[in-house]
Amino acid sequence: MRGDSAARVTSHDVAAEAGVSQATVARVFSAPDKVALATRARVREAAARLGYVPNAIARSLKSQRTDIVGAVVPAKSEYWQDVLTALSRRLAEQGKQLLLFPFADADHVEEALDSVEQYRLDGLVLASSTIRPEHLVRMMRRPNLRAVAFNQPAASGLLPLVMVDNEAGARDLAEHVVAQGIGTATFVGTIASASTDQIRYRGAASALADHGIACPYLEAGGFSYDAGYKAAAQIPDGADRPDAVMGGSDEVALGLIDGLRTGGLDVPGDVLVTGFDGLPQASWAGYDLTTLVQPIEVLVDATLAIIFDDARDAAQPERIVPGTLREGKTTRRGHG
Amino acid sequence: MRGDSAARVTSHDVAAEAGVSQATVARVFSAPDKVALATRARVREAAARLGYVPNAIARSLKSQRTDIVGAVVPAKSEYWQDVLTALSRRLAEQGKQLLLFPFADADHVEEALDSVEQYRLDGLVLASSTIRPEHLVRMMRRPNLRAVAFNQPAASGLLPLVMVDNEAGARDLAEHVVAQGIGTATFVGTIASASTDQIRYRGAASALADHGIACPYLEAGGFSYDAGYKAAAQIPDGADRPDAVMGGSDEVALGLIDGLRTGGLDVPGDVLVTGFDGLPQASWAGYDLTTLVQPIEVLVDATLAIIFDDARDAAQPERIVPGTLREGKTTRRGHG
DNA sequence: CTGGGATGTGTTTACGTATTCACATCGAGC
DNA sequence: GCTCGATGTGAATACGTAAACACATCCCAG
Repeated sequence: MRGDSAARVTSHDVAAEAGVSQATVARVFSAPDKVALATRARVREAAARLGYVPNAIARSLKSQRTDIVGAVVPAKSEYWQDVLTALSRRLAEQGKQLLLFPFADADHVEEALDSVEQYRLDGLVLASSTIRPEHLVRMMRRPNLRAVAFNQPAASGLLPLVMVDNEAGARDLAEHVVAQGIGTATFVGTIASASTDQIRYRGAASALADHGIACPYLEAGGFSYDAGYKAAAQIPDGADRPDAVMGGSDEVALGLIDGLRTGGLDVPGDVLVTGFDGLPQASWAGYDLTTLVQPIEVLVDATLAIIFDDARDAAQPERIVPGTLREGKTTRRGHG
Repeated sequence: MRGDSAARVTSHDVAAEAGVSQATVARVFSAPDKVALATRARVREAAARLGYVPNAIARSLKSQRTDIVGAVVPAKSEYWQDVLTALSRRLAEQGKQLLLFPFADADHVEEALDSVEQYRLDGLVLASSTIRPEHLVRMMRRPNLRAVAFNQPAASGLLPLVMVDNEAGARDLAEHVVAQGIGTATFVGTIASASTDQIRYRGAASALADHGIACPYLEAGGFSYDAGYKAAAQIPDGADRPDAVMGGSDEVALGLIDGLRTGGLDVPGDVLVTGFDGLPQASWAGYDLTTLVQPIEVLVDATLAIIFDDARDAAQPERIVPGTLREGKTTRRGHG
């Protein structure tokens, strides 16, 4: 019930208090079974009395393990926030922590990686398809650092990779809208240069082509609601209006819905809309968006498995996990 | 253009390569002005040749500064995710990092704090009003650790505190709906035991009372959309239906809107709705929620100022920042 | 020409822990 | 009674850096 000791308490202090050596104190906190029960109790008691807390920094320096995983992610994004939430929760369960390296835009990735290298992290999650291959290469084969690319198709062959099956997911969504009887469609992508965007478009376009439906591409210019909202104005109206609009991400799709509705259209009455990701907001009753739900927990687990599994010499693993179609009312035609 | 060196490169290696002492190498990377220009260049060159990167762990051990700020936050929450985004961005600008200590529920705060103590953080942000006072006390006067309570009224007097003016904000919202000509109102809180919830209710109820309007309290039981959605069913309908429903947070308010609409009511036609926080989603055209926008950037800056300002002996600062009323269409009565 | 503040660099030590090595003790087996 | 393995503990060292201190050099004011 003290703990208010102003000065820093070290394992040496505890050792003195308990009448043992510093080595024994260290063992009590890192390998308790190597210490006799009686000694252990005495040390624990002394530690409590002094308010001793092991110093993780010193531990890391000596043991070459930080128990910290880093994540390089875009600063603003619903999707990534959800991923980070899941990731940090899982790590916390294992007594590990998450260190965040957010970047505002692709030009700032460089700085983030500079910081990353200074901390000797146990692992690194490289998120966002806006991280350029040159950056990925830089993180390859860093000694003692397991880097994993998360949902970033461009990393294939460079780094271990975990992602949802973007192409199959987009196909599923396309097949679904085709089944609703549409005759025309438009794909509103996020950022054309993003590898996920390209793959999703490819999946959707090829599935639609199988049914003889063309699928023009429109770029929203961002991953955000706002980008989707503005893009809605670009969608042709009148005779050229597509029967379905496929958003490159949920955020874009939600913006599209509101943009289309603001423009006087009915969703799904006049236009069907689909998304991609399975954000919580997509399930909100006001939208009830048809989307492809990413199994975030599975993806996160796969990522951590790669980072912490001892099979360090295994060939670059590549885990591609299927998503799940979520059927909402944005693709439910009112003719029922 | 190497950097692929398998072994760990230290400042000693660089020193040998450049023909200087380890101290000089260290100075080049931490206090360059103390090294002659020519030497500096030679060391930089050698470092680049060997792929040397300073070890932040060792640096921290020696300098007693980690350049890392921790944040203890609830694992799931839109609001806190927004705060963290702002926080980590600001920190990154200063070359500092954010270490996350998420907790699933109040019972797990203890474990999170255990982890916190091991890392010798430069500062700590204690977020969420569900952190109990006993936990706050524990973080008081930890040597070399500046802890700040963020939006957590209960911390008043215990820790430095930064928060939006919850009471005034709630009053503003109440005054606003009164001005729309309502005669009855209900407050749907998040979790009754949360200090922010109590203060917001107090502000709203007292302002309404000034106009002779009673304000029953209803507890949603959570901070989430789902909690709000379900709570909507509890709101009396028919003759007892309130003219306005004030949500304890934006997430709850958004759920309320959808819940009320699902129940066949029109918002704002039949019921006005307000929120609190100013989430991005509140501005989405599908909702356009009237809410109190928290100046998150200002709050974050104030928090970091307390952590990093040298006036360590100043009395417990208490920064209460006013929010801004955002007038959306959820309180715009259709009689115009 | 000399003394003294700048300036630049090397030597040394300390940060707090984990781990290796050595050593002492003890109980069991022949 | 002696050896051998197991068990528990202490002494010593290393992790990679920053900073205090000492020292050499140089330039300029007197």
